[in-house]
Amino acid sequence: MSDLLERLRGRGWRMTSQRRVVAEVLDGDHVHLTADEVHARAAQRLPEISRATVYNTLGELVSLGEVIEVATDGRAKRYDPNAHHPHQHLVCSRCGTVRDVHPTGDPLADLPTAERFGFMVSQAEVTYRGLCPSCA
Amino acid sequence: MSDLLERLRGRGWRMTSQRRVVAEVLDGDHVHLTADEVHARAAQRLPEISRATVYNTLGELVSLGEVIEVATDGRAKRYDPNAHHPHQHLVCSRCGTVRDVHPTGDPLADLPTAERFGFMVSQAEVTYRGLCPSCA
DNA sequence: TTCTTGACTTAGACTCCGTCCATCGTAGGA
DNA sequence: TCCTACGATGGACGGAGTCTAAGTCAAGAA
Repeated sequence: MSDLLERLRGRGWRMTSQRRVVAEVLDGDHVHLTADEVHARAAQRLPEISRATVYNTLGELVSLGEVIEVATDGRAKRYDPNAHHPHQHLVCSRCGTVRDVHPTGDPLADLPTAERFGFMVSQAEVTYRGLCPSCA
Repeated sequence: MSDLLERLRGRGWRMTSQRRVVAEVLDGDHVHLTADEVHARAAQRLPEISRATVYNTLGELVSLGEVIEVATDGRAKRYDPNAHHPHQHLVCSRCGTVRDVHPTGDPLADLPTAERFGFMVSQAEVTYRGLCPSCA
C-alpha cells in the first residue's frame, strides 16, 4: 500500500495523517468496507478524524481510480481497494457481504451495437446475487 | 396494464384507487421512474395520495415480481415495470437515464462453481455504463 | 529555519431517500 | 346494509451522504 501512497503523492496529493490512515485501512485483500466502517477503523488510529474527511478521501480515491465504489443495494456503498485487477462482485442478498469474483467471458462484448442506442458504453459491471454460506 | 390489475386482483389484492393509479403510472415501455416521480404522477390524478402508500405499493409490486427495482447509483432507486422480459440496464454516467438492453450470452453461466465460494447464486445483474447521446 | 498560503480537516447542520407508527378510512364479503 | 380487516394517511424518525464556515497545517519559498 506504500505503492498507493507513492502514487498519490506523485499526483500532487498533500500527504496528511488522515489520508495516510484511510489509505492504510483500505489496504488488504478482499476487504469491502462501508464508509462508516472505514471511519471506525481509521478512528482507532486517529481518534479525531471526521466523517467528512473519510467521505472526501474515499471520493478522491474513487475518482483517481484507486478504489472502486460498490453499490450493494439500498444499503451503504462499499469501497473496494482491488481496483487494478478487473473483477466482478458477488453479494449476499441477506447480509450484504461482498466477494470479488472472476467470471469467464467479457460482458461488454455481449452488447451488440444495435443494443447500445448511441451510448458511448465504457464499462460493464456484473453483480451476482445469492445467499452466502452463513445465510443460506 | 389492465392485465396487471387482473393479476393483482387474482393474487388477492384489495383494489383501491391508490393502487390502481400507481399501477397505471408504471404502465408504458422503457419507463424507469423514481419513487418520487411515481408519487408526483400519481398525485396528478389522486392529489391526496401519500408517499408512504406509493412506497408500500411499489414494494409490493417488487415482491410480487411485477416490477424490478433498479439501484442506479447512490441516488434514488428506479422502478422498471418491464419485469416479464429478461433484460439488463444501460445507465448514463452523467444524467442517470436508464435504458433496457438485451445482451447476448448468460452471465450466470460465466461464473464457474469454483468462483461461487459456497454462495447459492440465483441472479446476475449487468449494468452497462457510459454516456448517452445527449451527454456525450 | 521560519514564513506564507491555500489545500485540507473539522463539527455539526442539513438534505435526500426511505421506513415506521398510530390513527383513520374503506373494499368487499356476510 | 353492516362489519372488519386490510389499506391509506401524514408526520416523525433514521441512515447515508453532502455542505459550510472556521480553523489547521503540509510543503514550497525565502
